[in-house]
Amino acid sequence: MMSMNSKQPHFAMHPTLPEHKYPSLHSSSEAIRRACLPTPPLEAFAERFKQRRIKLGVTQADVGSALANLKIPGVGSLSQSTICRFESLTLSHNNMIALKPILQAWLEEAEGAQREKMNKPELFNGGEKKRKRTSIAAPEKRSLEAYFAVQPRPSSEKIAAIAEKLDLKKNVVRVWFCNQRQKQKRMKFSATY
DNA sequence: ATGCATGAGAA
DNA sequence: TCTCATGCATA
Repeated sequence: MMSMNSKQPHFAMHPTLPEHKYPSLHSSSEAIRRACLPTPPLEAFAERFKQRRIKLGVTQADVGSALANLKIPGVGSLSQSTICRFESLTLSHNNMIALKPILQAWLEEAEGAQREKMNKPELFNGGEKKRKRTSIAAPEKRSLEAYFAVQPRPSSEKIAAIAEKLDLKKNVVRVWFCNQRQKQKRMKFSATY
């Protein structure tokens, strides 16, 4: 049939970077690169992946667990979170590059097996050990964001001071800053504003 | 879909 | 200690 999906300007540039170790003195070139990057075919793949996945009637969680059946050395199952983030491009560029071939392999495998397969639901139980998630209130979050704006990498002492002012555990504050930095490195931001 | 968290590995 | 890939819990 014909494809009615043609909305890709596609500048054919290779998205591959020499996989820099990791910058101990990194500049803000990452932000600049992100802002200038044309449109690597990665975005198109992620979108098509999602469409085809849905067409197969498979959930993000299903994909994650199904990866283990591919028996690819060094590749086990992944969570719903990760599949979701891949589809929405909210992973780091390198992470996207690494996951793409794996998900592509699964997709082709699943589309091929679809015509002769059925489902094999696996329900598991055992239930215990519920981890609890800290919830930082809005006012505190706003303060943290303000601190982050002026100093994304506060010293241990500074973190302790912030923690005390906001009445939060030091570790909670430390992790918050780590996660905040990580978010800045995603391919796409939530951009909810 | 996303917030907070963990753990392995680098520096 | 930090980064980075990843996930449980939850909105």
